[in-house]
Amino acid sequence: MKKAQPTDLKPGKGKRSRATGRITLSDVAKAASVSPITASRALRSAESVSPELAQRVNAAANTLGYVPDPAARALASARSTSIVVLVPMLTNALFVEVLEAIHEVVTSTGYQTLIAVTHYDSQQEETLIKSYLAHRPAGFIVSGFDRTEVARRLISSSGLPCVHIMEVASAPGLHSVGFSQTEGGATMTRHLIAQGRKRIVFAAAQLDPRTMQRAEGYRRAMKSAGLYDPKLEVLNPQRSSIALGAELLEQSLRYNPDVDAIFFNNDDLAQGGVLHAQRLGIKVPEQIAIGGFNDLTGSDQMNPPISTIRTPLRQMGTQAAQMLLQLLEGQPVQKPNIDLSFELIVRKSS
Amino acid sequence: MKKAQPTDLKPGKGKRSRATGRITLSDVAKAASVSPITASRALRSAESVSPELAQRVNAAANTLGYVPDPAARALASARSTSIVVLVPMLTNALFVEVLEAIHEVVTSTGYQTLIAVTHYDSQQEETLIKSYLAHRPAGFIVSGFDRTEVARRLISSSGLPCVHIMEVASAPGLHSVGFSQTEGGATMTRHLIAQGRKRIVFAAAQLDPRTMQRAEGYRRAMKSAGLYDPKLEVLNPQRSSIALGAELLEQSLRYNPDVDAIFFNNDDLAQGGVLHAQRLGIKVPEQIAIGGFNDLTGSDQMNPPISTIRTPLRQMGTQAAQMLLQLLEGQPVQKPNIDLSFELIVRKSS
DNA sequence: CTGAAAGCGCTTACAG
DNA sequence: CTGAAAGCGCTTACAG
Repeated sequence: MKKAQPTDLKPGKGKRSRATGRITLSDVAKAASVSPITASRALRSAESVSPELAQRVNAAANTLGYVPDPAARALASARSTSIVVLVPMLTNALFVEVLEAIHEVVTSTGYQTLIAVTHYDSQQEETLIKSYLAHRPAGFIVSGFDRTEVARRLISSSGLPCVHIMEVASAPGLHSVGFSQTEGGATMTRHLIAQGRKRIVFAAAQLDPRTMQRAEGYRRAMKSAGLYDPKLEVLNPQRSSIALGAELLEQSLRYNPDVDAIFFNNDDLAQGGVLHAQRLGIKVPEQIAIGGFNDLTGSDQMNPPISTIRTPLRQMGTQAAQMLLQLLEGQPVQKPNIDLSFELIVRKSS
Repeated sequence: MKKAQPTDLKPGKGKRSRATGRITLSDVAKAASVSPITASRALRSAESVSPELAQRVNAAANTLGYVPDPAARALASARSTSIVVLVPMLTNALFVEVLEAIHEVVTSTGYQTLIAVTHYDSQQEETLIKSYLAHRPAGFIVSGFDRTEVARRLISSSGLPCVHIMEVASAPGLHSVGFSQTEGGATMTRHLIAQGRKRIVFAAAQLDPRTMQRAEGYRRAMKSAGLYDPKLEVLNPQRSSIALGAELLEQSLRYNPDVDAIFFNNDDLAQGGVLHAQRLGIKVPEQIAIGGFNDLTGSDQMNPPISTIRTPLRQMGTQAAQMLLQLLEGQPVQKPNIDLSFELIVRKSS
């Protein structure tokens, strides 16, 4: 098959003071009888290396069990293989799904994800970007467009590719994969209106930019149906949860005794709402119709199952990661801003 | 306040071919009029550096806005600042909670978490360990003790500190933070028995090692009460979910028409069970008592709220991370194996 | 307690 | 298409 390896490859030869025993690129190069530079090129992607040499190098690397050192690579090239993903929160099932999808494609291509949790705090986000920049990441995936001017500049002046998720835009030079939160909000509202509901409460938590975009969609739909009433907006800055959904239902009833539908801005809230309605003996949808958002786990299992807007969470993660990877490989991105849209799922709660 | 900085600090001086413009340790050293080595030591933790110099160096670093290069540091020291966390799955809320806690303490001390998802697959875990080892991580946090001999050896021969979570043991040299899954399983079973239940089903998904430990606890408790019957074990290898809980309830009824209690091995299953019982018109707990495990979000919001075993998820993450950090700093760990225990939460479902 | 020298393992220009 | 030289930014021994 192949000639015996030169025996002087074994580590420990010579008396280097800090021998690590690691198999290095030079070991591979020697085994393949080429220079380290050629080996480096062959291993990275045969970028102008003769096929024959490339093959010899790869074979040598395999038999030696060579694994490149990310630190050395990062230092020499001023670029690591880690991708920073900025998400607002891990406790929201929403982001876990997106992250999981990103993580899968990123790791399967030899990159790593560095997760940075902003806690919906712009200042914290700024600090995180700054500190992660020191790691010379390969690129960024960030949630939404809402950030400080400084944060924006930190990213752009780094020259690193950056893909936005959760929302879409179409400015030149921008990369994004998402859907229209506003349209999503409007769609659910219109659905409830179409069911003959008139006193439709918009119940929301967190009040982050995307929530407020859905609120905007709600407002438009209500206004154009002549049903808008500011009293119908039940907004709570606490973080979204099933328990808070119950509370929001109570508040909705208190402020609007005539409420006949509630559009919860996230499915965990809607689930809490349905469960609490049951406790209060309120019939869903007969007395109050309920709509949710994101089609999170469990919504289809509630009694009644919850109508919702199914958002392309996993897809968004996958495509954003793929787009970033293309950018990293210098490949052309045919569609830099992808609107994945969403789907209205009508179940028994409305 | 302080003397003007020497003006020759500005980057771009000289004609280095690959000037990065980055502020380096030498810049700091020059500004503080010390050697780079001293600056390095002062910055890392004043390890034998005179207080005066240490302060001068730190001041210089601050005014220059110096941020150490992790890649260079990793290369020179053969150790990075990233901590590999091996978890089975991200879709289980369980691990997200633990991860979040780990992530918080790890990042707040200047380390990073590298999340590796094993998908409950030992082979995949082995591969992941191998590839992450190339990143020269600072240490490991791994879930449970169940892994291949190769995986075990990869970790131990790396010489890197490793803390186990989810379970506890007490072998010498071992580090773990967890609780007894077996005892947890037994405790919930005993509780149901104490309520006068006799035909208690153990309904489980995934069937991973920890699930089977809970099963073991269940068996012991049932046997010592003279109630054990293998037919009462409803085991399903699919992954845990609310939807699967509904299915397991059906199966439990089918195989055991006389069932009077179901101990679901994870709260998402229990939630699905409660919801489905309602659909079937089965009264909980009158006809069937239901118990869960882990006290996940939402269990207290169900109708009826679910009795469960509250496990110290966040605490486990926090303490494991802290222990690993102590190990990394060479500090003594007073208690290398911590049993955090668990708590029986009795609610209306039992 | 402090420093001059060497090296970690790779890649970037620059030549041929 | 291939290689010799230099360098990325830090830290490790080794001296003083």
